[in-house]
Amino acid sequence: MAVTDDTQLVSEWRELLERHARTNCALEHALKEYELGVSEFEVLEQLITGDKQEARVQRLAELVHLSQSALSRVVARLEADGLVSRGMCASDRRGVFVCVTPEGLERYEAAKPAQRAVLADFLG
Amino acid sequence: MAVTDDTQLVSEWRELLERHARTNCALEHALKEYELGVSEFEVLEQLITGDKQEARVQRLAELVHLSQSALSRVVARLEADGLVSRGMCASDRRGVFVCVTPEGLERYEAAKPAQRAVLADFLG
DNA sequence: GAACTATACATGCACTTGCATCTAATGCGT
DNA sequence: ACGCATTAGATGCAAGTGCATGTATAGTTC
Repeated sequence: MAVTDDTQLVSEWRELLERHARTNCALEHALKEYELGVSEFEVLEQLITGDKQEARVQRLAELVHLSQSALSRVVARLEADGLVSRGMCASDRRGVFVCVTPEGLERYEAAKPAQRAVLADFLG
Repeated sequence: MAVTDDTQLVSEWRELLERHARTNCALEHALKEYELGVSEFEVLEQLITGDKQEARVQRLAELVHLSQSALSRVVARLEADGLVSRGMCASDRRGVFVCVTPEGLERYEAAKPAQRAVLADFLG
């Protein structure tokens, strides 16, 4: 029946919203201790757990669900903080390779336990 | 084992992020047709499906997972659009009752099918 | 190889959000 | 009744985001 499906969908969506909001908010506060935003952490994680510890801006944008412009700025902030470096791509000089620096790896590893603790608290 | 739990948690979180991002983005675009933002729609829905078609600002803030200040501005936008009205609360003159207007109800009902369609597409 | 289209990333701008704070009203203790 | 902490909501401000656009490079067609 249509009505039942409707309320079912809505409550599923609300639950998703609630889990997202609570977890995201808690992550924000937890990561603030390490001077990292949620997006910054996600980008570092994608870079570090990726195959080559480097990636193109556009690829990162897809992975962390941000627009290309937003990701460009996240990378700019991370670079200003010395956590990643931007290098040009030899094969395609329009492209930019984003690489984690040792400081970036260090900061990520420092923050990771707190991030995981929040996930453990709010999920599962 | 710690490692297994960790990757389990992380993939659960990523899945939640992906579902949220995709659905939210689709909702934004769908609701734009009706000149409504996602937050505006949620506030209208909470007001309309609530018991009394009116609510205090703070209560709405909890319901839609926004800060009190953000919700105050959502209500201001809705009021400027003629979709809700703000009335003072007789028993506690600090409080504000937010009420849906006929236009608000109309706009909500107009947008609802599109919103539900997005939910059906991206959830369940 | 010159002109045109498409792609990768950066940036100006508008908008939404949260935090800190402000104002007004309430309640509590004396 | 008076002061003082508390609460409801509004607002200044800084930060992050998306859209539209800009700039540079790549590829494509003739």
